[in-house]
Amino acid sequence: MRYADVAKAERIRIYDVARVAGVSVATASKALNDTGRMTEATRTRVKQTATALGFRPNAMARALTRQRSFTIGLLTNDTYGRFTLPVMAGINEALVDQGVSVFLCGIEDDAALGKIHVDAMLDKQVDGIIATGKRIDRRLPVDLSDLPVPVVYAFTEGPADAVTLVSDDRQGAREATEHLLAHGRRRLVHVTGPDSFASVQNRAEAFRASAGQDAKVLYGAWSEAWGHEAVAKLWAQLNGPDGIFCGNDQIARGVVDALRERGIDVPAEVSVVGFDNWEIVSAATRPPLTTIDMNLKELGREAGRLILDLAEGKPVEPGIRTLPCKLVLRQSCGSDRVANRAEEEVLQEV
Amino acid sequence: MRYADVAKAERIRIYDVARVAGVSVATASKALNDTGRMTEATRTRVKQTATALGFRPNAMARALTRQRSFTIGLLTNDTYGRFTLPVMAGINEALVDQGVSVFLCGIEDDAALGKIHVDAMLDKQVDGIIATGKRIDRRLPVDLSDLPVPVVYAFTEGPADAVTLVSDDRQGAREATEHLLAHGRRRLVHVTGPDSFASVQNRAEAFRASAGQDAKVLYGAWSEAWGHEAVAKLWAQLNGPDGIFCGNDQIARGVVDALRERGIDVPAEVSVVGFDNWEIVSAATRPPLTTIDMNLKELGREAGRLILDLAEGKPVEPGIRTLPCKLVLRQSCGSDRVANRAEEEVLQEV
DNA sequence: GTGAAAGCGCTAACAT
DNA sequence: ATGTTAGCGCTTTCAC
Repeated sequence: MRYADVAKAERIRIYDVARVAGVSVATASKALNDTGRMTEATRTRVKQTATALGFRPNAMARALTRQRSFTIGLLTNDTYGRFTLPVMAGINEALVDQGVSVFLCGIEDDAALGKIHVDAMLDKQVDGIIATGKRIDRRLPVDLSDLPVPVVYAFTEGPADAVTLVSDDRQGAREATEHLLAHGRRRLVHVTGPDSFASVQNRAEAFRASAGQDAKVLYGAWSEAWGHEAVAKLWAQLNGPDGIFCGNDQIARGVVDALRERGIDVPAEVSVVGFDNWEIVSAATRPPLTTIDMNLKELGREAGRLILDLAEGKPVEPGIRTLPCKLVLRQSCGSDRVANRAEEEVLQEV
Repeated sequence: MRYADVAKAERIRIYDVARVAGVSVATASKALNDTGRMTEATRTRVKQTATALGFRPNAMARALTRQRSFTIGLLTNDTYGRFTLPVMAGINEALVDQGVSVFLCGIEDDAALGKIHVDAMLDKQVDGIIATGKRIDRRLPVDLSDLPVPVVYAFTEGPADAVTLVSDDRQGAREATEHLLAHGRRRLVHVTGPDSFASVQNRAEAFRASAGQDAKVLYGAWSEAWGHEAVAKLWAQLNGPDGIFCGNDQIARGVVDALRERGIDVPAEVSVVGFDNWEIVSAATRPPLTTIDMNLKELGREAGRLILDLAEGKPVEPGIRTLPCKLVLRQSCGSDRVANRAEEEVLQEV
């Protein structure tokens, strides 16, 4: 049977359920939605017939009357890369149980495309929009204020009075630095990305707060190449560092590779901590990187919950919600024994 | 103004347009959809009023009558990673102009979750479903046959009579191998993934067809570590290869790194070609990898077009459509001059 | 050329 | 406790 035939032949409506169960559509509707009042017997009978007939309500029709589509839009300019992926996974996790589906729209950095997608979402009556991106201190190229639906910003900048979710760069950097200190490292350096990034500045500040205000911070690109270059710079002087906290895993991998090429043992002589926990790089590094995970999936989950609350009209306090990062132990810092001890110490300080 | 107020206050319906334009809703509808017959003047007037009022049709209501939601579902078990990303981008590109939105559903390898998502899509009246995955020779854990909507399989296995899109592993492997040959490499080896993958077998076959039936093929894991190991194996014998075609970029990166560690120059002494063109690894390799791109985005675009045709009831020939890969030149094979010449030769052979 | 009216499938007052 | 009825916002015959 072709799908067209199936479509015509088999889709059964609440009308059918009502008829078979011997009630009116109104009663059927109430029975199935657990609203209204009726004998338990009727309700059960209707539900059973519905199941027996394989009834699935038409979400469009329902949305039309209820003014709620059980659909949300996810807007991102990170063309589904490093950051959006885990965020999306979290959102889906939070929403699937509620029967909410997600429209995904990648808009690059194209304002026109952004507007098209937002309009399309609005036309499709989304209950809310989650905006996400690749940079915590940049806005998407679309104006999402004054929309007729609620908006949650996750890992992208939003207006001051919006509901915004970000990961805690400072706390992440602090954990990384203290992990290094817990390993007995004292000559610490932070090799990170361009200082035009707010994340870079925040992490650098937190690093200095733990490592000492005179601890060195090297700014560069977010690349392995910069990791190599930084090592070259660092070891041009007499006394190289014994602990390096890197702004992302790519830099960290570059650092580790460069160190190995110089015959410097990681983690025996130098400990290295990365940032991002991007498996493809952190796990492939030799030795695998101990790094900071931004808990993006949890951030997505939280965004999902919030947009749901908002959509249901529940009150949600506006403002910036900061979610903690967590340290992921691998082998670039030293023995597990030490590492575990270090983690305990960190925990005690919280 | 809160979004709730905006929602109530500002959403204007076709009824409003009709009233302001001084026509009936029926005429308004026809005017806006370019159907029916009326004076050009009326049509224009209605359209202008619509624009002036900022009218946006309610997609739900429209879907209800037209039995077409302008929505499709994208199902994937590649939790939005390496393969799904570009495919998705292509799909979106093909569909956004048509006003079609995409529900993204990641189902891991969980059959129950898969069913939940498929049901949700069906409830939401999707016009079609595109199934995609991380492996060309494996099925998603859900049965998509006998659905009331059309299905297109892209980069995942489907039933024999389905519309399926795959990339051309053989042709890709052939291009890689001939590129190596064009560089004068004659002692070729193929270092690839587990031979349980159909892709691995097809590529290996194509490699042998070009490199000679006795050319060596080494099977292993899809990892950098395996690349290292393979080099160790290869150089344990006297005469190492001078051209290595790798099954993916991660293996290739491992190979290139291992070669460098042995003091073997890439590309001066050995040329290496990867597979996948996964930027994060191919561009970060030193030297950057010449590799095969599976054109996943184009594959997505094609999937989008096909599902659209199907949704519109246009006839689409079932069967497997094989899309060509393309060689991406970087620096792991030799000079651009040679590389370009090589590409010309390849082109001539097509 | 234009409009009245009947739905699409469902929900929610309001009757009974 | 159950049913009748009036929509949700739009498209589409079918009259006029």
